[in-house]
Amino acid sequence: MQNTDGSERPATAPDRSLAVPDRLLSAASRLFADRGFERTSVQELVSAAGVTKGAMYHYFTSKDDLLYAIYQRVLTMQMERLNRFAGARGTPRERLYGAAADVVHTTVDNLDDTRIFFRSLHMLSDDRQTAVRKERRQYHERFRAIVEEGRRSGEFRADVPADIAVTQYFGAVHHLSTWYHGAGELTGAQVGAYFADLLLSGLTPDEPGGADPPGPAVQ
Amino acid sequence: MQNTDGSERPATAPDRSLAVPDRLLSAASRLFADRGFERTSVQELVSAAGVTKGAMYHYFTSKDDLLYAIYQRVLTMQMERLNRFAGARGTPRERLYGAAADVVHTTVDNLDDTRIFFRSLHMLSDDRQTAVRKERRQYHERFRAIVEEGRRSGEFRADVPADIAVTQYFGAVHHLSTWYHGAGELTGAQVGAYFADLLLSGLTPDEPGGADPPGPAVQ
Amino acid sequence: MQNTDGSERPATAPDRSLAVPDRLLSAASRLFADRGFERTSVQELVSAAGVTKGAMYHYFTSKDDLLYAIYQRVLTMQMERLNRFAGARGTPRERLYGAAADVVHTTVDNLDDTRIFFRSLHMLSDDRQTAVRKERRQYHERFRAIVEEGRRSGEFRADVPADIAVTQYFGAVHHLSTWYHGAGELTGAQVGAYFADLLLSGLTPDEPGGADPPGPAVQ
Amino acid sequence: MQNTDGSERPATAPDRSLAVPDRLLSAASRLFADRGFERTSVQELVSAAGVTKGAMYHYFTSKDDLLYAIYQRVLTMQMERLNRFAGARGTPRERLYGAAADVVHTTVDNLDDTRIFFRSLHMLSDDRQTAVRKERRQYHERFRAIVEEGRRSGEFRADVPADIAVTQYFGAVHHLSTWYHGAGELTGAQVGAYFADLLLSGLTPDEPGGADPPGPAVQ
DNA sequence: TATGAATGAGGTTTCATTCAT
DNA sequence: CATGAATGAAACCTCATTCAT
Repeated sequence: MQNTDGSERPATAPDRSLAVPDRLLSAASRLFADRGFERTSVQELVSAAGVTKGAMYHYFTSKDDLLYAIYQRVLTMQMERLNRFAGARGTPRERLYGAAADVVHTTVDNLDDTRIFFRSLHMLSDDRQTAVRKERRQYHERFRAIVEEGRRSGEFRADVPADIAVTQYFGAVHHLSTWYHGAGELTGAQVGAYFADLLLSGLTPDEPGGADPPGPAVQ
Repeated sequence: MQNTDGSERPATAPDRSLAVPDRLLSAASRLFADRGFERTSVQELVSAAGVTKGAMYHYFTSKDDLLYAIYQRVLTMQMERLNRFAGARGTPRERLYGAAADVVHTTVDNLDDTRIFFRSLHMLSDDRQTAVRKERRQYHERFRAIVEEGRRSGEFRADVPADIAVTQYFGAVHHLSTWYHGAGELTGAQVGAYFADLLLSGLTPDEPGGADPPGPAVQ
Repeated sequence: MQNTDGSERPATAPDRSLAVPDRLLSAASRLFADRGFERTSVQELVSAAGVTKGAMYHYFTSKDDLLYAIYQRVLTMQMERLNRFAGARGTPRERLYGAAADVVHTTVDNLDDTRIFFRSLHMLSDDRQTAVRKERRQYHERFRAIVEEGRRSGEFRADVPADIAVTQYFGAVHHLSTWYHGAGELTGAQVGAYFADLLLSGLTPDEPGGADPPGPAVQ
Repeated sequence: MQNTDGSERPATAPDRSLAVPDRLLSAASRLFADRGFERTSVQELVSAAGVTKGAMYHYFTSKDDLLYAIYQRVLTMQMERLNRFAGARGTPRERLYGAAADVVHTTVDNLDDTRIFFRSLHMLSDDRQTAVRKERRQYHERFRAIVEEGRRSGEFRADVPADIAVTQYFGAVHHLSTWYHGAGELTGAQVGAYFADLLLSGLTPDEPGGADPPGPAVQ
């Protein structure tokens, strides 16, 4: 597990059973997460991967290209998983719960990539930033569609924009990479259950006679 | 208002009525938010501030020092506001609502700083990272204390750890800097109201007979 | 006493009873000796002297000027002392011994200045380098004159150029600043006696039947 | 041959037949001797060597590293030569003469390095200063051992500490770089003979009835 | 495929000195 | 006499990338 206090995990010997591109991706994921994209030099990268500089430039056109490969890996994986849950049978409530809990679980399992995802977007070339944003938006829309469906069916409250609820949720998920340590804590599945639970509670319409939200306490 | 699509706002003429340190902080906040800390050269910085490099190093010991000053500004401001709401009269529900809506409001008003806050923490020196984390943790604890209080009084549900709820909330707030554009959208106050509302809904105990959260739909 | 291992002596509080120029000279002597002329910034200098930068530039036109003042102090003092011994009554042998022992003694008493003298000459402006070299040469000539006198009188051997002997001697004296530590060693006067003794032994004509210098043992 | 008056020798075209590190060492030796370590910029250095800055940092980790390489070259060469003479056959007198004359000869042949050696020690990092001092001390001890040997055998006088005699000698040798011009003067071998001669004369015991060193003439 | 020496532009920082007050 | 903010040139060094082998 990674640490989130800014210190770095000890270097690990490169896994020589992997192919060169995978060794590089693996080292990049770890190093970019630990010290940031710009603090990681190509030399450190290839040393950690047990590869030479020339070899790296054989497989990746640039350091930026390596970063982008990490984004692609995350985007593809998350979209594929979301599709599984969104397309399953069940009520919107059930499907949203499944998807919401799963994204937490997989995020916890890939904390390095998540940390990189939100921290280093601005280091990509403009074209690639745009491409990533577009894919991310599609993912977001797919998720939101489940919420909209539940609103139409009356399962979810309609007085809060679906967009707000979804955005809030993914904000929280993304934020995991800032505080989740892993060791001696809740498992990814447990956190996923809590998170999904909170999401659904927030979307559940108030019972008649339920407590009204108060106005501001100050000013 | 800033944009969140990676492109940059047009350069503004430095406000010559401000003192040199303030001109620098102002330019730094804008540039670090737009192109990132490491993509902003000291030369760009001082040019944008209408100041010479030597003048900058007269007031700040390093580029890192300038970044840290931004962190301090955010931390001080947020803690001061939280204290106002936390210490006000009212039920935990009312005080939590006030604090939760306010942090969204001020976050929207200082999107540049917020974006920097979470994106560039790893660019600070180790000592300063530690200091920022510590102050941030205190802020977080202060917020959580309100939730705990409401749990003891029975206003809030006790089956979700307070820590999870608070962390989730701040994740969402922090995430604002990734998607909130400002122009032609909800105002900061409106977003704050929605966010606080969702938070309180999530913390409100289920009415007897209310819908149970479903188990996972897949797997 | 100073150390010769490259480490620095602890900072001393500036002696506020001295006039500003003297405080500066005192601090400069210490700092230039400890960390070298170029490693000492004007800011460190004025801080150590308990003076402001403006005050320094009031009395000295440049950092170079301050360095030159140290050279002048050394040159004046040494020439004045040499004149005392050279002009005294006595045989060349006696006068040379006196001057030779004295220069060692005063060198040991002013190790900082001596260290600076030989190490930082090249940091002076060209004009000043020339001036210092000229004065130094005069000093040297004055000393050599005593040797020449002794050669003419037959007290000193004539088969080694006087220049060589004198140069060798001052080389050794200058070198004191590299190895003489002061604490728990010979006093300056003792070292002076040994040095002068060796000089005179070297200049004393061989007794008839004395050992001849051997040829080279190798090659 | 170099000059010792502070002016600089004209630039020479870099010898393109040498490898890059050697070209750099060669240029560094010349420039550091002429204008001093800190007055020589890395840019000047690489220009003189006909090399780019990047190439330099490929072979040397820093400017300091380049300086240290010069120290190592001197130390290694001198120690190797001393070992040849110290381990040769012959009386202490013969071996000391050989070593003493040789160190002068090689010093004159490498005046640039010698000048750098004693002038720029304080510009090395602390660790390296310590390392150089240690090696230098070993060299010194090896030389002194010959003197001690001669004292035990009665060849050398015992009333002056061997340390003093040796230190004095090396002071003189080191000082050569301050005054020896080379052109139209004594050759290195000649100066070596004179120096060694003076050293041995100084160490030779006084004949019975020889002149006593006088007491101080003044004070 | 793979190497690693070499490039060269650009980075942050230092610092002696000036000058309005 | 003294201040200290401001200057601006120049310093050392890094690093992604290229290319001859």
